[in-house]
Amino acid sequence: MLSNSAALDEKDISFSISDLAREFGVTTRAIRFYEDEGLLSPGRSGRQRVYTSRDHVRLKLIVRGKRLGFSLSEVREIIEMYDLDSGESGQLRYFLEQIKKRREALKQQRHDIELTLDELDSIESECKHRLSALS
Amino acid sequence: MLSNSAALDEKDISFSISDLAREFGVTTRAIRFYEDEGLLSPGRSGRQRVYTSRDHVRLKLIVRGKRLGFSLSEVREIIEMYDLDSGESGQLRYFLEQIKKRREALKQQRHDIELTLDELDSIESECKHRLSALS
DNA sequence: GACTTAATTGACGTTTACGTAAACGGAAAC
DNA sequence: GTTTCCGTTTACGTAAACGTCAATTAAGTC
Repeated sequence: MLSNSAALDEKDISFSISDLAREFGVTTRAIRFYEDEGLLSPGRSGRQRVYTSRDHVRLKLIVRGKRLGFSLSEVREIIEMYDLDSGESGQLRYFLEQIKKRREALKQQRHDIELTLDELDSIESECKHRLSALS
Repeated sequence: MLSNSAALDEKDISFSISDLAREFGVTTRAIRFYEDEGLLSPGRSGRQRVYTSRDHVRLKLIVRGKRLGFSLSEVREIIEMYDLDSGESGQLRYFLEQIKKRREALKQQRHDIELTLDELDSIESECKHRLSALS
């Protein structure tokens, strides 16, 4: 079964702390900090941290969340949505609520971005207009 | 001249600090802080601050920028783009550079938002699927 | 096996963006 | 005329998110 062995392979990928730091453009200090905050949970080989592909995914979510201006605790909430370990219906309904709120916030952000992009456009053309008037 | 008098009217609108606080959902403390940081520059009537429509616009930019996760100094940079007081060509070229960078960053953010929204969609449907399996 | 290099741990420092408390000033309501 | 409400000023406090530094250790390299 090819796909199965490929899946196994993927699970077996591991990363050092500097691998991750390089790939995502964050410092090792930050990565350890995220661990302190419970966002990452690497294994150990001796004293050295060994990160799995699960950590890799989580770190990707962290940096993306940061780019969107989310705090680490907001990022934590988002990450927790990805681990749907609970099958209880109350929990599931709660999650659906959270998802709804996140989506609304993200759409607000997207709207803010559109507004800002439009304004940048008009500032830019004003700028270019003045430039051409100078020559 | 109707349009002219309308323009004059607009310029004459003024706001108290609590007007602005209510409208934008920020504290008066925050508004004074923005003034300390040079982002707002209200007039005075005795000791009391009087905000013009210019301050109103700026505060709108500030809260929008905050929603997008920008720091106050980033917001300052954006605001400065709006006051094109300099007509020098070097300055104008510099502004065009800044505008380009901002636009790239905003587009990256928008992309991050699309990714996250898509993922929320699939988490949601997984969630709903499990819910229906419970009943 | 000395040297260098990468990683860890712990502790303290720093910046940003306000919050909070105290003490005071005017003005409006009763 | 005093209570009440805004607003102001000054100053100290604080939470978040790391940075920085020092001491230690482990792992390769020559």
